[in-house]
Amino acid sequence: MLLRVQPDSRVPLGEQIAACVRGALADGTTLPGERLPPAREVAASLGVNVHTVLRGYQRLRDEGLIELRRGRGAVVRADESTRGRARLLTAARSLIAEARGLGLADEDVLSLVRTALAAGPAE
Amino acid sequence: MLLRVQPDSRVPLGEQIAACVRGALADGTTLPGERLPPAREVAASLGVNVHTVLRGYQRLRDEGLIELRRGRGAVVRADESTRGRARLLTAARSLIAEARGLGLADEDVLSLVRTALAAGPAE
DNA sequence: AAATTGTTCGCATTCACCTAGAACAACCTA
DNA sequence: TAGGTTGTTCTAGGTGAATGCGAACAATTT
Repeated sequence: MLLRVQPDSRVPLGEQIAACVRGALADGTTLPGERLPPAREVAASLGVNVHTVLRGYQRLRDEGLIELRRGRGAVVRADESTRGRARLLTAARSLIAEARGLGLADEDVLSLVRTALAAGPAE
Repeated sequence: MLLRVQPDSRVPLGEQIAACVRGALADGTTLPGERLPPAREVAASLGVNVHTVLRGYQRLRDEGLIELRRGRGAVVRADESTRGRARLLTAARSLIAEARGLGLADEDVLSLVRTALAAGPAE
């Protein structure tokens, strides 16, 4: 399980950690039943506070993706993986179809996405 | 032009206002050449500070959707592609939000779009 | 000229996020 | 049972973005 973090990002660190796990879940890197590394370990590895990691874990628990239990750690629960990625790809194809319908070239689509990316998180 | 805002949302007020305009532009409620209500007026109407409204307007200007000029106000760009561009920006932001929720970095989003572009026509 | 409207200052306040340390409770293993 | 592991809870403080507030300013319209 590869956990990366960008301290200068506008996205909260806890959310970034949660997003990493979601991603690993989405692409099959992490499977149901698998155990996430202990929060203290992740914290030391990322140079981040334990509470921050746990906040990310608790967020995943609230989303129903993992279970948290004292002494046992964080265990992946549901199988949300392929569905999320499928949603994402569908959204991407829809975006592209709409762009082509407006006569935009591929480069135009990419630069549009770049613009929206630079604008920051919408929610 | 209907502008609504949810003060308790985590989404910044300025961004909420910008999103309202994008939506109105996307669904044809607001047309190119049309003038947005003055910032002071919107501020009073929503119970929000003028600067907050202007921050939303300036964001739209940065996205190329409107023009801002002193004394004249905020005008939707007469460019024919403005409306489509608003739709695309909305779709792109939705895609990006979903991608971030799955833990994808900016570069990942771009390469995803590149992949989908290379995949050819959607239908 | 006067009113309108966006622009740019500076400053204060609020709040989410992060860090830090400590004690505690549930769980596992030897 | 004893001890280590791991999440939970508590208090406390620091930082930065978002927002509010007031004022002066510049371009445009009427």
